Amino acid sequence: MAGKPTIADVARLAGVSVSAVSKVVNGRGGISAATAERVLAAAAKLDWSPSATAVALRGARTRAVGMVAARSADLLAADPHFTVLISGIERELAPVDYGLLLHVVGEEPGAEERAYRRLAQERRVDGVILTESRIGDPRFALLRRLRLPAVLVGVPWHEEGGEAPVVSVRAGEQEAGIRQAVDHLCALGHRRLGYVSGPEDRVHSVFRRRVFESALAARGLAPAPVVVSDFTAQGAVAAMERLLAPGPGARPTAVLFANDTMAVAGMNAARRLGLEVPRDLSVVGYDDLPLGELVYPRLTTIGQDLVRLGRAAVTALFGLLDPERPARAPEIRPPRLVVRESTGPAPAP
Amino acid sequence: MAGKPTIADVARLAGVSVSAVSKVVNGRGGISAATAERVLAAAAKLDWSPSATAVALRGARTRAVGMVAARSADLLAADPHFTVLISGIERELAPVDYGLLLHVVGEEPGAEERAYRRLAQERRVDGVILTESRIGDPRFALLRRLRLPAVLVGVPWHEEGGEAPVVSVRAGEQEAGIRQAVDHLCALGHRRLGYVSGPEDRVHSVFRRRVFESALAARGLAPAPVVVSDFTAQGAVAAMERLLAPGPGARPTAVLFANDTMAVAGMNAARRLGLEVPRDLSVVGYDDLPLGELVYPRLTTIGQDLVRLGRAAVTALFGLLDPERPARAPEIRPPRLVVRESTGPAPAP
DNA sequence: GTGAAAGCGCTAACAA
DNA sequence: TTGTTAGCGCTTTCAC
Repeated sequence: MAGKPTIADVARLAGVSVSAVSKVVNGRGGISAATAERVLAAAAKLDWSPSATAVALRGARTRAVGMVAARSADLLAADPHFTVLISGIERELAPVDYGLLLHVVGEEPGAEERAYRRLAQERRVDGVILTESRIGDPRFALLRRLRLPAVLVGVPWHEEGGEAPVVSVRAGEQEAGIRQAVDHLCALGHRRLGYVSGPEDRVHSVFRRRVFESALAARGLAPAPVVVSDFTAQGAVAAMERLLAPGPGARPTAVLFANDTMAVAGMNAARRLGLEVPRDLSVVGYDDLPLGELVYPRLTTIGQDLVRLGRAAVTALFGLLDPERPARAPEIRPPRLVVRESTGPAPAP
Repeated sequence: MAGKPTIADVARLAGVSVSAVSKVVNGRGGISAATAERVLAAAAKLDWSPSATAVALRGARTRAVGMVAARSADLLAADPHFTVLISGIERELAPVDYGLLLHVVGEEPGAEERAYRRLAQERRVDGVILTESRIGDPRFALLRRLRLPAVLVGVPWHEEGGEAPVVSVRAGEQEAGIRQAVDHLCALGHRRLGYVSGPEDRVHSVFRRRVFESALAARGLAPAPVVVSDFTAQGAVAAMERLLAPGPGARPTAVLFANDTMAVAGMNAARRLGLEVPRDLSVVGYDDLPLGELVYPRLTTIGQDLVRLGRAAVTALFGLLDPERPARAPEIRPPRLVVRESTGPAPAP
């Protein structure tokens, strides 16, 4: 037994055949209690568990799911969205002894596709979880061609409905957070709201902007200035400068941001422009990252149930892999407004 | 060819034997150019690459590296340390077609050990990368027992030298950042420096505190108040309240924190206590996360070369797996002070 | 209740 | 230059 122990070593130690060992560890009955005990003891003594590779080769199940993050290191660090989602995913994966194979590929063109191809062609994973769907997302077609089961977390794009199973908040509830935020600001007397959106090729980013606009319309407020940014802090600063610049129409007294990172950066940009938050300007973020509680003033933001989303994605993926299994997905709380300190009464005109 | 294509399908399509295909894709010569071309064409046509599982079973190499994060989702999200390290690791892994198998296990006792056991016993990975070594870290013994190659990123504990290869800044250069910070504060006239440390069971946390204390001693400054915290924002707030409470001896005019998250939280705690940063109090963080540029005032902090550390860890691990291979690790920049806005002249006494 | 043997997809010796 | 074949560690019929 020079290297790692194999099933044969266990069988020998227990004085039984390999198939007996296999049956015991897989609980496939037909083995006497006494034999089973001897086998278990031998396995424990040798610190043996079935080799995942051998099992995968045999059964075509790798017991791993894949995830590809097409982002630079900096962006990844600045936006813990991924991290939180992953910890939700792991929560569901770990108990059933599945692993998560992660690929961070940066943004070079082609890198993402290569990553998925490898995952599929080398049969390293049973399926993948996608986030941040893009408009006309090429990944759906790619994964279908690769025959790699996939689940999308988040808001699907209409035209892509049915391309991949989608895990998200119950239909119609996704809008709740932004509506609450608009209500909250209106109640505080704000009438001119600005919005800093994420890139227009991201589905959730377009979705949030539209919800904002329709919430405004529902309250009979004038269409607000919307600035499209790129989810980064620098983008938010530039967006703020444009929103607050003296121009046609009055300056907004409150600004919503499509994520917390931008909101925090925007808050400080405002401060550098001589405005105090929330006295002169109210600010609302999106995601409810820990960051929001750290800053001064603490950030009012829209909280998402990211951990639960991650868990639901795994459940859905398992359902795809094994249609027999009853997939009871965890309930996902709709986004809701978390009021902290960065919003306050509208300044007197 | 109902399911995914195999090497046999490719061989059949190219009209050659399976071993010919194997030789071609592995570049093992002894194949005519014409045949090679036919094989490649067939492989491309079928979108085939060798199954990672089969290769692993054959060669004992899984082409995957493991990492276990024993942290709650919140802590993980609040401290992007891991995320950045991972993106460095991936940078090195991707080109050689290795995967990263991640396990986020939370902090329940035993969960971490189980994760490593599974990684080893199921032979899912060729080796693991460790971070955040603890004093008397049980993982070294565990991994040795499991015969799982491991590399530690960061500062090793003396007694554990040699237990696992360590990747870190060149010896003696690790101290640079904190020394620079102390010098910087002294130059600004500060004489009473406080320090908020991380938990005392973390090696890097103890290391940083000691460097701070010896830097103070080297400058002939009185031993400063040190408060031990837990790396979280809440901990930092409590620490701040203790440091700034009126008590024996004068209040510090500057405080160093063992990470950026605590520094930002501490900065805002100070503000709530009526102090303005940097006018009344200077603050220095550690890590140089993107967060530091977002907040107001922007955080002066000690930057670490985390991406490079991740890359070096992979190189070192590969060296362990294959002693033949010349492992030329990337040069890692020592920590250095990044001066921004949260430090300023000491207030007049 | 238990064991022998045939593969899963691939690589590397060995033959041709 | 090319093809044949024996495993890698496991699960699963199918005999006993």
